[in-house]
Amino acid sequence: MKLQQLRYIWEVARHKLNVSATADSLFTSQPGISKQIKLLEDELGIPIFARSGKHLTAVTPAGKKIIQVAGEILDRTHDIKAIAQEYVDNKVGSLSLATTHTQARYALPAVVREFMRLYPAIKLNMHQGTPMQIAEMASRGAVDLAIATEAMELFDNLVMLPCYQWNRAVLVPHEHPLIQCPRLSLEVLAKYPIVTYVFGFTGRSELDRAFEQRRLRPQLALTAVDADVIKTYVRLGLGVGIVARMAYDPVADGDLVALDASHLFGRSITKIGLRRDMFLRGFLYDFIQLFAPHLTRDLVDHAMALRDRRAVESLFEKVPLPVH
Amino acid sequence: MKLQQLRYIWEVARHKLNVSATADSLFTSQPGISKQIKLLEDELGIPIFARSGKHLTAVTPAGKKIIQVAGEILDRTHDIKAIAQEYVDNKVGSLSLATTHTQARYALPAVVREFMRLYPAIKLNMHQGTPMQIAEMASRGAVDLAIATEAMELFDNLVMLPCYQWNRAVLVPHEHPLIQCPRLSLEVLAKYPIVTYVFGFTGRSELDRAFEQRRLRPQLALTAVDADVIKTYVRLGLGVGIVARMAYDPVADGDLVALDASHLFGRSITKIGLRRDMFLRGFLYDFIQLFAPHLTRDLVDHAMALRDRRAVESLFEKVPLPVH
DNA sequence: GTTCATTACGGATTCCGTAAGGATG
DNA sequence: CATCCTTACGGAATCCGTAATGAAC
Repeated sequence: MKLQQLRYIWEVARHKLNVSATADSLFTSQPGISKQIKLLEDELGIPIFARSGKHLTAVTPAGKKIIQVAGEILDRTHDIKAIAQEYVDNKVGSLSLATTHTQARYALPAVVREFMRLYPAIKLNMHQGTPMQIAEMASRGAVDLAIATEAMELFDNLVMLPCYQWNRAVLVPHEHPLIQCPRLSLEVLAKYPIVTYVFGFTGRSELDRAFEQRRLRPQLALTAVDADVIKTYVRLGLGVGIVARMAYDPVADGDLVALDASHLFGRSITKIGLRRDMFLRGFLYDFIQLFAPHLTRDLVDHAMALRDRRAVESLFEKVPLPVH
Repeated sequence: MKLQQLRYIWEVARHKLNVSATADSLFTSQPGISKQIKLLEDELGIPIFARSGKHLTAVTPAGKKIIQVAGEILDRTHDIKAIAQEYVDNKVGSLSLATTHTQARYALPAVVREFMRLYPAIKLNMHQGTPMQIAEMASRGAVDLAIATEAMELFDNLVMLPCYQWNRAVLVPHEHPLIQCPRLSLEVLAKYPIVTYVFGFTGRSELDRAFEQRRLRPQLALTAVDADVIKTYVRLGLGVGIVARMAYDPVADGDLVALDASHLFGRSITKIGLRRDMFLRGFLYDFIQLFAPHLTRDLVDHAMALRDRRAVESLFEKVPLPVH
């Protein structure tokens, strides 16, 4: 049994049983992978993949379990490399993170600036994607950490650290009638066409829930992935924008008026997702604490040591979260 | 990074940094190990072992962490092999266990007989040793499971499953004055020389605790590792024997009288120790349940999934244990 | 007919054992 | 001086890539 063989079966499973595609992504030859997989199967005495003729068609039951364990082994080899790097020089290395537009555009710039000042020799790799993609990347180990408000709970091997809570602002042009409205309500809001995030992004589920509870069906004039697009169409008069409050910049968005909407919607919580049991290099703790000051090294370690999600949640029940 | 390299550093650490001895135990050449370790160190960029001249003198701090993770990786490779074997044929394979004299002699024979009947094709490997050795073997993965009453709690990576509780019997020859004693007490017992287990064996700590609480210092005429030796010297009149009740056989030991002592000493609990997260083959569940009927597959799985020892203990608080 | 995995084969690399070298205690 | 690790080196095994083969959709 060799680590490469484990990596191969893991990657082939990830690539939907397409060995050729796997070979491309690993920059090696397709027969090489086939060979190694077969060698592993011979050594173990069982097929890991089911074949029909010369196509891989399924993962055998044994294969499922083996691939899962293989994934854990590969995670640990990453840990070994991280541990080594940490001791070679804890000021160099790389930090890769995946996040959404909202975080990258509004929440992270200040953190990244400060982090780069503290650790000029750490290479930062940021990846933008959908919450689903982001969580998957962290789960798979393609990035060190994920930052998002949604979808993180879908991956069992991610530990979620709550970072801050936030609510929404309603954006309208200056001359809009809503500005005269004495107290904003969902009922009033629902009379106007809405411009907001697409489903699955930036706390959109919280928004749907609020309207649903009042049996309101607002008309969605446009849904977008990011606040910049939303603001653009609010300016065009397409509808009333509902965005994360942090997405409103009083200076740059001076032509728009932001009305607080925190009494209308439940708060959303942005979280950091970390692969359970991963080794955290020193600067990663620092990055996390820059982003969420209450997440001290001790608290993070404590959360990572807990096995199930509910235990982590109850750990954070008593911890006050910053509001953005 | 290769699995062999991880195995080498792990084994060298286990062999007190003696590469030659490690090579012998792995049936390979000493320069081969040295070479691979050096290659790994070069790849990682840090020394794992500290050297003075040409001797390995210590494990570096980074090395400590790396070796620990390497151990976890090697455990998982065993899991993969076990998973494969289970699917090849869940009736063949091997079950290795380590246990003490008391268990092997009195508690296990019936279980082993029944297990061999159920699984004639499973090779049983039993190892006898001190509780400390036993626990260490399970912790290291040298055996699948450990059965003992003591020392198991010293290894963090062992999950302890309580199997049964038991107490002690006082053994005396037929003509002994204690037989006339209306109600046995520690004070009376302490007047006679005692023959019992050596420290660290078969619930000896529970025995010491009981005497200690009453401020009694009984004279220990002989301490032995097993009940057979104890009984031999009780027969010779060296002193009064205190053994696990199950060690008294009314037929074979008809020349001795067993006085119940369960009101004198706290009960001891014999446990099965399993490496946390290890893959359990089907027959292992069956073996466990033969030994301790309340340990169903579900209950074992549940206990193995828990992270810390206290959680496991509280899981079993409500479970009634058989009394032997 | 295209996609895709297996088999065959040759070159390069890696691995492993023996033998010699040098440091430690 | 006995023990022990490192270096050097040669043979064996392994790995990897190209090319050819054959099955599946």
